[in-house]
Amino acid sequence: MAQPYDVTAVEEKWQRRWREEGTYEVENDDPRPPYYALCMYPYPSGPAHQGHIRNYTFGDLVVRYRTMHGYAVLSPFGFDSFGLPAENAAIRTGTHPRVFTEARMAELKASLIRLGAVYDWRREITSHDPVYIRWNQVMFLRFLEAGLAYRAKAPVNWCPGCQTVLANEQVLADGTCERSGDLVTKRDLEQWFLRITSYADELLDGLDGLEWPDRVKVMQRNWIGRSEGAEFDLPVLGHTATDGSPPAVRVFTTRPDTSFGMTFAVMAPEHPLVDVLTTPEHREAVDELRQRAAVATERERTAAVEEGVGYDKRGVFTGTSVTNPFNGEPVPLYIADYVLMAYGTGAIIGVPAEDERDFAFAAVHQLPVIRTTRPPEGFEEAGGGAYRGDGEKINSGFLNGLDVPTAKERAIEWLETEGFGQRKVNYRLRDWLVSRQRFWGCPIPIVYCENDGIVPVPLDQLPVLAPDDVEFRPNGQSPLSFHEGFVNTTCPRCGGPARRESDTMDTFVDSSWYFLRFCDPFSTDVPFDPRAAAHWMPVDNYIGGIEHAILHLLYARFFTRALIDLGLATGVGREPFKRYFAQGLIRMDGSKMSKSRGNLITPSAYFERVGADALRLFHLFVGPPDENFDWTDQTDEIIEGCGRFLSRLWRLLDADAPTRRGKPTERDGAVRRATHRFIQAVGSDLERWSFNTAVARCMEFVNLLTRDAASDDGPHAGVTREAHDALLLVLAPMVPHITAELWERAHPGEPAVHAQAWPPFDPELAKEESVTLVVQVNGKVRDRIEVDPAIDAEAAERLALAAPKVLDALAGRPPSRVIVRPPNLVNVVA
RNA sequence: GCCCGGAUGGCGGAAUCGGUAGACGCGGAGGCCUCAAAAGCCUUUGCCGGCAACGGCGUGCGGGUUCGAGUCCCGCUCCGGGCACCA
Repeated sequence: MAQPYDVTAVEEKWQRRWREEGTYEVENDDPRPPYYALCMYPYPSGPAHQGHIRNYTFGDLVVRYRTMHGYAVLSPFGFDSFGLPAENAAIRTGTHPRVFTEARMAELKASLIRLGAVYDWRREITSHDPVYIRWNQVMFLRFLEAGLAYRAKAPVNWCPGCQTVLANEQVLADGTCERSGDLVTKRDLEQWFLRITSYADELLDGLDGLEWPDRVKVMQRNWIGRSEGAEFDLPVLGHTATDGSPPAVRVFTTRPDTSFGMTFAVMAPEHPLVDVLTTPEHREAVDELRQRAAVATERERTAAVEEGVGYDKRGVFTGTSVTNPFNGEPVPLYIADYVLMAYGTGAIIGVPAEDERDFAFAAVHQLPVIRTTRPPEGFEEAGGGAYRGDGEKINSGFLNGLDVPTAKERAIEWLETEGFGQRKVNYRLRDWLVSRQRFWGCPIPIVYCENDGIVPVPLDQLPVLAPDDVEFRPNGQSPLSFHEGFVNTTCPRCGGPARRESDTMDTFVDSSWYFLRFCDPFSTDVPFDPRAAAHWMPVDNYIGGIEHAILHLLYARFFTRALIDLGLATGVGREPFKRYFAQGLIRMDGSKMSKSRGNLITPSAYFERVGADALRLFHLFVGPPDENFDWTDQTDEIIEGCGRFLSRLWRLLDADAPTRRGKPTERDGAVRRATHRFIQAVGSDLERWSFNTAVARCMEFVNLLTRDAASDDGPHAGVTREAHDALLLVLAPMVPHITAELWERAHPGEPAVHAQAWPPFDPELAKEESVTLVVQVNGKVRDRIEVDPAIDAEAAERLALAAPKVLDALAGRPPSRVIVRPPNLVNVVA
């Protein structure tokens, strides 16, 4: 499109200047108040796509806006540079992941510079940097020392063809391996875990004070999944343990108040007592179910439910009975795959009257149903089934007559007094499995010695780095595991032969503390100076995609707390991200725009055709920043429209300066008032992240000034200068290049527009001079009258009742009521 | 299944506290400029009826509260997202 200025030349000029002058570099001892603006550091996938552009446009706006408000703004950038795509590319092309990754980083960085986004590049960090790896490993060892890291068996997806563990994402919907096509099974393997569960309560409570979108808080709460209830023993009938006491099956329930309604009990197929408690005549059926459950993937189990595979096939009797401690009654003990070993105790009480799954199970196995809560009137007639609501306790011995919450409390007290069990809180949240059988990640700094077992690599031998002379084979195995030079080592303790851990850490570990390193990426003796971290943290504005709403944000919250508790981040607040903004995603034809879907519209063509400012303006203007938007046939036209707006802006401000001086006319007054209203409105829009309306106001204001410039007696010099300056200052965070250039032309020799203070507005001038009083009759608009904003109720009513259109509508009837809301509205009720 | 969002002109969206529905932009229509085109500028543009003044209808659907509802309440429909046997 034809533009009145050389867009590319102007944009490159300012990009060079910001970079060369280090305009957005900040020191840790900067006397201005600190402000930390951060976009989630990206995985380097190549040149920026529209999602990046959107993200960094918002981030850059915040950086420049806060700087103009007098803050020292920390605006760092880095790369989440470890990860699977680079490894897959290595297998495909033979290129080392480092070479591949660094090429992608350079591309993304070039796009950002071309966008005009500004950072303190001295602080750039990458997760594959040996310095970063070293501190990652130091932290892992500190976690280990403190008992926050441990090694345990975990059921993992195992592909017999590839002889390796697969991530859940690598298992197809039909339960086969995406690479070999073999049926994936479950296997218990030794893996490394971080003990995030010991922070479960704190992670839950901390959410309350955060300025995060509610839906993200809700997602985190559900993910942590705290449930309060009781754990207690069901003594087994007819069995005696080696110490002479009867063995017991321990169960967890959130509804101890329903215990009198227990008519059976169920253990998970993987429960350790299954072997002991299965009688010979039931062994065959039990073994069959256990085998089926062992082979089944999570997906298959879920699919079974969806396809309506009945509970008859999913549960079998063990032949053994257990005693209900509440009434001493024996109930049959089953195993069933709907009970999960990983949650609670792996065993439950079966209360069909108050739980849908138990109800369905009881129906199939012809087990009795005993109600312990009286359902509301008409419940049985409406279909009956399990009733989970509140009501009077019945058939429940000492709990009869109580309501559910009280009965729950009483039941727990009883269990504790009688010694059967106690109050217990359970979480859905599991410990964080951080082992990955991959090459392109941070090596876990551990050695396995025949004599000494698990031995941490001594600090002076860190970082443990993966060797470069590795072979990438398309068999799913990490090249580290068969690299003899890496794996074979000596024990740091006894000097004997030992094997190195060949697993690497989940890349979410890298991203769990990078924001702390950004505060001080310069220190060499500590991961970061805690004083620098305490100065900048918490992040004042964290911007990133909603896809990280659970895992990354939860892990980072956990890690920050753990680092504080380990003494590595003394003085830092426990919540790393004070405010989190989840930007909406860009979709095309109904699905997310992404490289893997092949529906990418790259920004580079727009940089050339309309420029970075127009593309930025488009992303700000097209809709609310937290909502998704669809890239359609029309999108290009909207981007062109944003370019047209910038052309109009250029022509308006680049025209000969007005020369009329002296006493301002009425119209001059109107322009001045509009200017101050404009400053006020855009400021409040930007504060509440309403970027699209902020842009709309700028367009409105340009339209107004264009009309004024074309008026008969010409614009007033002083009034115009004030309006033009306000326009440039307000637009500076949104479209930085054109505003910098126009400001320089209007104010040669003065500091750049981005070094100026955000313009103040005069509240007196920003007030409306007159407002439209809407006059309604019976709620329908009949007239509009321009009135003084300070009009009182009496005067407003008098004006309204005198309006001819009101008299017409009333047709002589007296009004029965008049609602007056000065200065906006009078409603006459006839 | 449960939990969260959302639905407003031909399109993206605005309406911040229950008080003028449709700001701003895109697209469309008409005009100016031009030999012509591009660019630019001006007018107009929710729907229906009417030459017009004007009138009626209108924020996914059905009810309700209110002087007044896009906004609040109840019951649905559809779309998007999260979790998914968590006892």
